[in-house]
Amino acid sequence: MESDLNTGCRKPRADAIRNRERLVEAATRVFRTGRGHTSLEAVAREAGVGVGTLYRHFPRREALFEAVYRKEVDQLSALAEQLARDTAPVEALRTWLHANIRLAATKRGMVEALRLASYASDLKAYSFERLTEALALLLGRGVAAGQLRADISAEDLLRTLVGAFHADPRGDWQAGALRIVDVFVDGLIQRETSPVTAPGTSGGREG
Amino acid sequence: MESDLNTGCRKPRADAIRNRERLVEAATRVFRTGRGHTSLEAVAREAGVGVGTLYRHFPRREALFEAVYRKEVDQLSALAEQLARDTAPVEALRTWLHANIRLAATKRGMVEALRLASYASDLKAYSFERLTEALALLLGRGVAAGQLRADISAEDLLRTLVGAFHADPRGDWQAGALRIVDVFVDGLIQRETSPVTAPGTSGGREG
DNA sequence: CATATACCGGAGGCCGCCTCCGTTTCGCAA
DNA sequence: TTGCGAAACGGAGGCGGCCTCCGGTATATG
Repeated sequence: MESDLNTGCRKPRADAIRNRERLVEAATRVFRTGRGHTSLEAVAREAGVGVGTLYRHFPRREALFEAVYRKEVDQLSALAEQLARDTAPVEALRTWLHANIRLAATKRGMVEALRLASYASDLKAYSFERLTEALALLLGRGVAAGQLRADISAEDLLRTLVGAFHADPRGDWQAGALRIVDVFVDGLIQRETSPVTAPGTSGGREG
Repeated sequence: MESDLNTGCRKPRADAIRNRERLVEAATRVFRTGRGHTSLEAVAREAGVGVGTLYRHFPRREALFEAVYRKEVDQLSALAEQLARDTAPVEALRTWLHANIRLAATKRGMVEALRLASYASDLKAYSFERLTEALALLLGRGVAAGQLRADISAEDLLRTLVGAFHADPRGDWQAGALRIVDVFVDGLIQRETSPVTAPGTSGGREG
């Protein structure tokens, strides 16, 4: 399901490990940066290896997608733990959500570049679980500190954000998403005058 | 914004009109039928014209997408009016929603085949307005006849359906969507013993 | 150090995209 | 009806990306 390497008993060669790492890094860079359509050969070039190497490590294009995506998700997960240790609750949450937007940008780039429209939703389960976990950690901290309202679940928040990311795939997309995240975080902050029991006509539900 | 033809004063040539029509029809067929990746040359072949003709009529791939999409939306709009005249309210609504699923399938096929992931949402405004109009017509008829519940707006219903269409892009997708539509229509039907305030556990909603 | 073997990397076949231009068809006017 | 010029046709061909295949290379192990 991943790449080769470790097919037998022998210790994998050093250059194989190195090249695989380089490819994943290059792909992340290219797909986060590159506008529109980018070729796999561009990824190989960016990594400084031949295309044959790319295709041996990632026989199907999905494999490359998967590797990059998993790495980003894992990094996000680790970032949450680090922020939970080192940063004040609200600021930690805001920072982590901002980092999330980068993941969305990478994913969007890859889906476009690799023409994976149909495959894209496959890894949702994996990432959604892990990211919910991470978000719950940060959210719970703020709630425990009395700084965030308690009636928002991590799952709902994440789902809403994903929806926001799917908004308008052009122009100032990331800036807009960042603004929305900030509005969300501000709204989450527990204030003294809290009109929690406001009836249904609350949020602005514009088309 | 569309194709050429009618660039000046002279009447457009018959074969130009004919070929354009053929291309749109062929594209609709190919993208509704074809699994996965399909080439524009396949569309030209299916239409029985050369690729040059295709590219003259639709200089950008978006133009072809737009033509097919507009035609389908217009047909749906006309279908609603016809159903409103000729068919009983509930059945009319059900039939029209089923036809809607075909539109979604076509759109999905084109997005995949033409790699239009980013462009796809551009025509949403146009289609959403017209389809909302059409749906409101059918919905209003059922409400006026006392056969459908009145507290569901066409806009909300359409949005929900669009969401359902975005569900799982594999396998028995259309069959599942059709089932969901039927559940919706059944739920909309005004019954004598109307447990309107009953909580969510109503119909058999198997996965 | 020698060797088996896992790995590298690019040449090349294939295919789809899109353009360009010689050929054909058609609308219009006489 | 006929002739003409513009408009449209359509496919050959250049370009570039996808993916494979195999001769050459580097390295883990005895």
